[in-house]
Amino acid sequence: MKNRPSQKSKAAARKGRDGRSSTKEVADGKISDYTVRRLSVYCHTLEELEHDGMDVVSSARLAKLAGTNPAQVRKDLSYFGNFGKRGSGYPVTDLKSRIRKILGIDHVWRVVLVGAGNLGSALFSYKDFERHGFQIVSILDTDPKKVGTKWDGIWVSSFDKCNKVVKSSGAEVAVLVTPAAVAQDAVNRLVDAGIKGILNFAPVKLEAPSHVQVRNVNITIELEGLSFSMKDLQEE
Amino acid sequence: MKNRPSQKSKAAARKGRDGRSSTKEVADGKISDYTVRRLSVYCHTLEELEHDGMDVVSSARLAKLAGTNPAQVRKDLSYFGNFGKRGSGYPVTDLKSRIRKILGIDHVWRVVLVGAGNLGSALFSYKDFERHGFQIVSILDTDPKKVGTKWDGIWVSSFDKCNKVVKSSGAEVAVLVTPAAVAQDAVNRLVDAGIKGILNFAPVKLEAPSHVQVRNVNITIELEGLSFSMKDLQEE
DNA sequence: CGCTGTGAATGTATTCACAGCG
DNA sequence: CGCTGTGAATACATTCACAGCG
Repeated sequence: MKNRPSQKSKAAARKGRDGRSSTKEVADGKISDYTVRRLSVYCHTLEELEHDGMDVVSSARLAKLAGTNPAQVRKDLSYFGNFGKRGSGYPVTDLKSRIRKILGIDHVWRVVLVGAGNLGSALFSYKDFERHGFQIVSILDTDPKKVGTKWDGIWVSSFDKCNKVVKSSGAEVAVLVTPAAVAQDAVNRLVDAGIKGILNFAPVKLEAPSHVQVRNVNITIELEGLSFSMKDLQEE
Repeated sequence: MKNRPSQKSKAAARKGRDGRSSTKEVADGKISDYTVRRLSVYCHTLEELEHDGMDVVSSARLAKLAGTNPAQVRKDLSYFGNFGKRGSGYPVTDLKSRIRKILGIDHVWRVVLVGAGNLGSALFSYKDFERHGFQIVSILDTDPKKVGTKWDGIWVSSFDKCNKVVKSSGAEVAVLVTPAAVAQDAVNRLVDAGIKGILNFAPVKLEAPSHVQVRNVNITIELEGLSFSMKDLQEE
């Protein structure tokens, strides 16, 4: 939640690679996390529209499918450039690529999976990641029974070799699915090894230097939020 | 994200169960999702403080541990009552119970796990839920190879028997971990069976009647958000 | 005093409404 | 015309700052 401090974005050097500097593709100000999340949703929606053979989509239609409203769609997109055509709408395939570029998923991120337990195994076999630009290139665990086994062509390495494995596999992102008690330790080692971003599933607040991005997923918090809204409703 | 429409809360019938109507425990206005998420974090923090033998905590200390600021802590809590003592702070154990009550986790929610695949199995064995008031009481899947097996004492039942299983197990909440293609179908059946809340891991926008709460967890969106902030940083 | 509880002030996000282009 | 792009208006969330109680 309180991932806002990381949201600096600093009006990144924007002179345009060429002379014209026409479409920006990088926002001039700070972009909120809300906007970024919606961009993800637009991207997935556009993939479906593309699959259905649609060429063009209006903000109204995209909003409907993505679960928001037309003004929000136009505003979100306008932070990054003028992608639409007045009178008709947005070109589906083009907009999708532009959003992928904005999100930074126009290239593959190499991912190290840290923790080969139940959840790690589930995430590993969740092939949707790969389709979206995240490729698991190495797996680390401390359990000697797991180390040395091979998952779909990828060796599970000992966490002791963290530094070596991260560097040789070229991983930039870590998906952290260790027990809470060892999570901070693992983070320290991953940071030393040069990891640039961490998706954390352990239910602890992690400390990391500001050049390393951390994002948390906490399923218990989601369930508790659901509980609150259910309780809420029952009392009306 | 756009789970806001469900956030009505309607100044719930607040006359006080008894005459005095002293501490509210239910807010008079709408409570934002942000506040609810922070309450979860406070709750987890308080559990740790309690475990460490702390009796009382100030908003400053709680804020530090929970990753926010003192004014936010006081404001969040003040929506629901006056739980603190001026000059000293908040009583740890008492505040924890009150927050649990606010979140609706002062009693056990019975959960049906829908989908016995990899992720389902990971969530099943994630014992943290149980500690936080969510007990898996039944498991459904369509795969004949899984149906009829027993997980730690709980039978995996055929999804065909959804209605019967949900009712006989008394499940009120569903954790949905089916493939995206069948998720909406499953939701329809679950709603018919009387489910009141759904935690959805399938990457699709689900339709459900307004008396059924739906909350989404989409790991791809989290990774894409991480990608955005990493890209962002590299360009500075 | 110290720390809570809370109106008032500020900062952000969303929505409106319309000018302007294809 | 229809739909985008965007300043201006509104709604919402956070932070300030201080009165008031233990």
